[in-house]
Amino acid sequence: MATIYEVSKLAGVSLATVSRVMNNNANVTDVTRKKVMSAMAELGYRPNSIAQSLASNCSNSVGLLVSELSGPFYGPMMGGIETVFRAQGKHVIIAAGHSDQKQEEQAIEFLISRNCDGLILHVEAVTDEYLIELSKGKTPFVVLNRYINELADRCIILDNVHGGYLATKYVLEQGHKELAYISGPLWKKDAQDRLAGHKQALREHNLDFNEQLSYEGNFMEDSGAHGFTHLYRSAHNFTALVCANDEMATGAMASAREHHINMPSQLSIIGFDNVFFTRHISPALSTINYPIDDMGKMAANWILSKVYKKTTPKLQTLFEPELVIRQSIIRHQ
Amino acid sequence: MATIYEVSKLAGVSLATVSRVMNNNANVTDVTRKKVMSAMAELGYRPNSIAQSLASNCSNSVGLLVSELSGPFYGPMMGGIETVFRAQGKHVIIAAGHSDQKQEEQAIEFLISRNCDGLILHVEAVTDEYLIELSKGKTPFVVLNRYINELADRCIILDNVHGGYLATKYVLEQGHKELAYISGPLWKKDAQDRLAGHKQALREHNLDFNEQLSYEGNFMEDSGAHGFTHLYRSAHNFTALVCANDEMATGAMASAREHHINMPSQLSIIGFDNVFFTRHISPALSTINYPIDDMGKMAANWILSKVYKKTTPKLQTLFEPELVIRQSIIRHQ
DNA sequence: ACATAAAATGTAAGCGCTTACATTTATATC
DNA sequence: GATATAAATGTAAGCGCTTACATTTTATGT
Repeated sequence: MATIYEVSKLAGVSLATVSRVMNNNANVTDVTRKKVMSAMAELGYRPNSIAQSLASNCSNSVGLLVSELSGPFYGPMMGGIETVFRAQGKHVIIAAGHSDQKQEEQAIEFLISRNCDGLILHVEAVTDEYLIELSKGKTPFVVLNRYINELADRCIILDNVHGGYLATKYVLEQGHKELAYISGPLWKKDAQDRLAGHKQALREHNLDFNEQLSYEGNFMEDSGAHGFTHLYRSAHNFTALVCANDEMATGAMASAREHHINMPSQLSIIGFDNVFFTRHISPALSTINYPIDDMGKMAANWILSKVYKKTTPKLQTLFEPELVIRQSIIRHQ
Repeated sequence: MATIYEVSKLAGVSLATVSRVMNNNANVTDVTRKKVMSAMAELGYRPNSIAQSLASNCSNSVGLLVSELSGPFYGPMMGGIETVFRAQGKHVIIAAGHSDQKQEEQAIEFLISRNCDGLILHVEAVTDEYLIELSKGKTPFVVLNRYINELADRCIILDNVHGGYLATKYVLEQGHKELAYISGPLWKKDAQDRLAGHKQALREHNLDFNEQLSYEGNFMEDSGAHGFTHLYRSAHNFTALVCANDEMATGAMASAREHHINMPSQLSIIGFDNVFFTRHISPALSTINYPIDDMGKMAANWILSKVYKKTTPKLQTLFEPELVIRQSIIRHQ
């Protein structure tokens, strides 16, 4: 591999000049620039980015930590992020935390020791305190999908309360009066918020939230199935089921089907996230859209702006959910 | 950030010694090792991996190029790969090629200029010749899901012929005699192979492949829907539909439903890949399992073995598909 | 044409490590 | 205890760049 030195010799200029044309900042005559460029071309020169990083103290890489590399939620997020960065010549180093505190902390350590210029964190298990402490370090980071008061300006989140509200409001507007609810794990902020939105919608329709008609799941498919079974056993009389995410809605639907309940005629159901397979299941699941790809892009732009001082589209931290109407909810008279 | 120099001063030893304990290769007395270790701990020292890379000419990073970061197929693959690498302290730099020749080539360039020690390539648009040429360069790579004769030992593939055979054989064994087939784009090797397997199974059952009952799709959902409509219009008399992947099967099912065809009672259907949402759709889709996560892990192991000279589980390039029976195929008498 | 300021280029010192080689220290042999 | 040998440690060069500063060239004004 040719080095900058060989280029400079071939072009008959100094190292510094070659470096200058590479980073095309400084003032270089057109004629010398040409000379250098053609020398580069002739040698098939490619700058060694490691050396660049060491000398400039900037690795041009950003770390991305997600819970899982697979799954319907993270794919679009990563896609959005990669698109933004590659257009800017930054690369993304990826790690998975598996929703485990130890693993998440290790991954962050790993990414930092890899000299990432910035981090995009989608973490669930790590404590707020840890992140606040981390924010005092020298590696800037942005947090996706989690709100921490002290770090508010770097938390990119969805308005979950409003999303929860929209879902339930729609169900109520379709004439349902007896709603069951399967929540996420209530130690998670987003689960709390979605539930809060649900309650708010109920209140507006002068309905009370009924503990008997609710179940605390864990955002995974199985818990949706368990939740449905539990609710079905303890109280038959609900006509609609609101789930705090699509996975649990899917599980609930499977379970309902096992109980020979027809959907949507006997039971209406709504999810949350608008994960891509919601339109494949039948009946196609009505849900709340979570613009996770846009939020990923915004996170990338945040880094671009704060770390690399690039001008970017206006930064935004709060995103709005939207109702997606499909076939799983029908009018109840 | 503390440097190796400060550690060496605190520990009262030379740079080289500190380096030695870091790379714990050379012979260092236990007592000096202790001294160095505690100095490191005291300073909260973390090696600068960029400097390590420059000095050692090894970046400990491997490039991963996939078509898309999202989608049901790549997630598990990336997950498998990341798991293997992080356990070894290697990191993965990720890029997406979007099945576009230019973008794929650019991404490869990018990854190489990023000093990746090795590459895992899942490319579709780039030519065989390009890859053969690339193999003469100094960055080793392994190819996932694509077979190139000249590069046979570094192509990790599924036995698609056998997979196609298994799917059709199963359908035939269920008593179906009139099968329709929706293939992938036939310029792709895997699409050809799956079709070849299909034909082989037909032959064994003394049935002819009927051009009228086949349609060339493009592996995307829409083409499955178009395919079904086309087949349905031109020939009503098939009782089972074999699709070259799950996406197209899903599209075909949606289209069939629009034509008020009940599945599986009126039409049996089988897919290929065992993408995770196949069990969510109804009827749950019978399909052929594609162990893409294991294949990803194998690719990672290939790199570990060839590039980093680590001992790994035995390398394997050919993976076997397996029939996954669900509800979308019923017995035809 | 000459002094002066501005622009272009060159020089050389790092960035934080690894590693070949040199030197010192410990261990074994007689 | 002197010598040969092996083990531990130190010295210093260099990995391929960037960049402050020094120097040379060019443009500007009179």
